[in-house]
Amino acid sequence: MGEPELRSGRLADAAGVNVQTLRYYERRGLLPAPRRSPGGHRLYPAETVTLLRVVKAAQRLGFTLAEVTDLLAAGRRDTGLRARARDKLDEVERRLADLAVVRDTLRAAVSAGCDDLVTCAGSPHCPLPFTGRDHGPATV
Amino acid sequence: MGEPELRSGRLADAAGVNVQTLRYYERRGLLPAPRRSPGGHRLYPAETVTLLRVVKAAQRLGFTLAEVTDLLAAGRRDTGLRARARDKLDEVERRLADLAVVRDTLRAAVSAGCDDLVTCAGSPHCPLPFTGRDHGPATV
DNA sequence: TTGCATCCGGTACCCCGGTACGGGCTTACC
DNA sequence: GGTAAGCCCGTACCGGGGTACCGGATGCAA
Repeated sequence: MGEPELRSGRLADAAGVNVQTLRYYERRGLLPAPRRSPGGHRLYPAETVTLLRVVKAAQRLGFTLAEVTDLLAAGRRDTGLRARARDKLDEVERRLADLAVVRDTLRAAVSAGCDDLVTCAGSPHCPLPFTGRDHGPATV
Repeated sequence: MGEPELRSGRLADAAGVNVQTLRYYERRGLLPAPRRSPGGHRLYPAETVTLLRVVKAAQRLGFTLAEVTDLLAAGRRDTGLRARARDKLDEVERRLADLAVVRDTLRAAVSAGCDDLVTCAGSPHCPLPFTGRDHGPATV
């Protein structure tokens, strides 16, 4: 029955993460400090693999480590994941829209045949958005 | 006729950039070292404003400063902008696709009502992508 | 019990794109 | 010719997300 405990190397392998990264996460308060062997080696409960996968999943969803930390802590106390996910969804949708503009612009640039940035910038047919409004902090 | 030359502050204002950033770009080889006044102040030709706008435009298109540097240097010699823009376009399209997945996942998470990450990760209805393949360096 | 893999902590370093600070010199204007 | 704004350079720092190296201690198996 006893869930086997893992030392850092095994955990890192299992989660597809660098051993250093585990210590880094622990320092950041993202991973709880695990039990130690008498000699001081970290002994992680097996479910930490899941926890790490959750972290990585959240990162892929565009959350920063700070946000993930927060999200996990929030989950341990009250709720709020859905609200945050909704916020993140808005953010992602904005990024999608921006990126679509970028894509269209690049397409235009490719088909317009500008072959030198600076020269092209001067001519009127140039599709590049030099006057670009800054929408938000340059996409993390 | 004489195009007026600008000192760093004016140029920075005109281009919507910090003065420090100008020096930073110069250090990085992104801006050519400008002429100097007898007292050592930088005197930029007026078209540097355009150059900076180009840089910012390229950044918005997803190019890193290193890539922009490259792009400008390439433009000065031979051509190749279009080819690079095509490559970047592919990249952007991949990112769009990834981000669309993220969006869908977030939507699913929101409507599935998982309210705690770790708990949710265990249950079978959880839509979060824990097994996610790593596609590329985590979105700049 | 010995030998080797693994892990420890601390510290330093990496990339990226800037930004801030401090002491001192120019420039511009009155 | 004074004064204030602007600029000089060097250096250090920010945030984000790690990675690398070190000498020494541990774990485990033969």
